[in-house]
Amino acid sequence: MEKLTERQREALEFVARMIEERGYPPSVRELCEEMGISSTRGALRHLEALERKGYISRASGARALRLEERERYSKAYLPILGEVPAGPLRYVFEEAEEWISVPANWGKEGRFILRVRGDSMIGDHIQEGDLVVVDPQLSGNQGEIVVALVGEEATVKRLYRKGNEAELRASNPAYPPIPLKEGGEEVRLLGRVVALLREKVI
Amino acid sequence: MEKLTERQREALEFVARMIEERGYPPSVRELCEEMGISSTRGALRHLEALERKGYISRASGARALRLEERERYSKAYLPILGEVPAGPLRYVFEEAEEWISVPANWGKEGRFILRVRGDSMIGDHIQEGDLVVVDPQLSGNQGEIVVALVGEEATVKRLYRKGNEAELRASNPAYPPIPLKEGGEEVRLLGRVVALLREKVI
DNA sequence: TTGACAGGTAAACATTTGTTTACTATTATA
DNA sequence: TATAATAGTAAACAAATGTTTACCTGTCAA
Repeated sequence: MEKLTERQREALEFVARMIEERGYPPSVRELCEEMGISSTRGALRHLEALERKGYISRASGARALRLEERERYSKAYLPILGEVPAGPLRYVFEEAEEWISVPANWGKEGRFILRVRGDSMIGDHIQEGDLVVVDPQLSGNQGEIVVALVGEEATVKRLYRKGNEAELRASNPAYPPIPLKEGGEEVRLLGRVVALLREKVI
Repeated sequence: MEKLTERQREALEFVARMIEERGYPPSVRELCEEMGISSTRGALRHLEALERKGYISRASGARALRLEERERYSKAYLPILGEVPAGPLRYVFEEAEEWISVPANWGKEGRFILRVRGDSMIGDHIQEGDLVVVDPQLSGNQGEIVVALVGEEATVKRLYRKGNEAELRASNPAYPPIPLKEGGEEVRLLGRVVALLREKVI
């Protein structure tokens, strides 16, 4: 895809923002005002360039603009992480293969989704295959359901504290608690489970 | 939500389709042509009605139409029914007060969402407050989790058949099975539970 | 140095588009 | 039956909008 100049990118972002937030595209004169251009000719040139380079398509008529590469990101989309995020959480999103739409108010900055493996949290009615929405947090409160990286594996557990000590407890008694910040394996808290999706109820 | 007349619904569907497929809203005259109306006044009346009833919002300017939030991405929005649908399921949608976005592939025609009350399906890890997505069906297969109207109350249960007889079973042994099509209360099948949302994991 | 290109100003123009006025017919409803 | 709401026709009008012409200013690579 042919590269855009800085001004052209500004124009594209404005068009995309208006469609996303307002629901319909801007007029040429609205684009003028946004970009501080006094003549419609200047703004029209940007639209022509965007069309020529394949970023938008235009038809005759008012506001007849359409984004070609539909990058209308919705805040209600979250990534499903196939691999457990090993590096900094910042790069999680670029590696995500699958995205899923969720109720709009679930979609906060930085959140992601993990698929639950195993039945260690069956006591809290979180079963194998469920998708849990994770809100990234470096620490957790007493009793919260969290996602932690134990060794190289992500696991969903409840967090319990006792003085300076803390541990992760399954709600299935078949699994032993995992001590936090103790001599054992390295444990890193990824975040808190805030919601859940079950794709197939059988 | 106030009901639409048939013509108003036609108009709304055209507006939504143009935004969805073409990327920007239709002009009044395009709406005229679509609906076979010779005067712009006639089409404008429909838009005014849609705005008054809260289905769209309008601003000054060409094609300045926007679908209200619940109408956007219509395929991925489902209504949460506060009251149990007593009448024909067809009218369920116009009475719904609350709508929620769901993963796009969950949003099939006619589906709706019910909030689970009680713990009768706790054995299947469906707990109080969970939102179940219901696919309307008049009959169900052996062992499926269904929603049925027992008397005036909607209930989530598993459907079991034995020859000509059938019954609804809770997965919590504390609840007795409910016979279907027997001398007891009238039971009507609303549909099958296909997915689940848990808004708050505590 | 020159030419291509992005970016811009200014003004006029053509068209689309929304809005309004006035009047008629149909349908649902109290 | 009376009344309101809905639906429509026709025509004119005002505003918004896209398009075009003509000319200017930089930047950058051949």
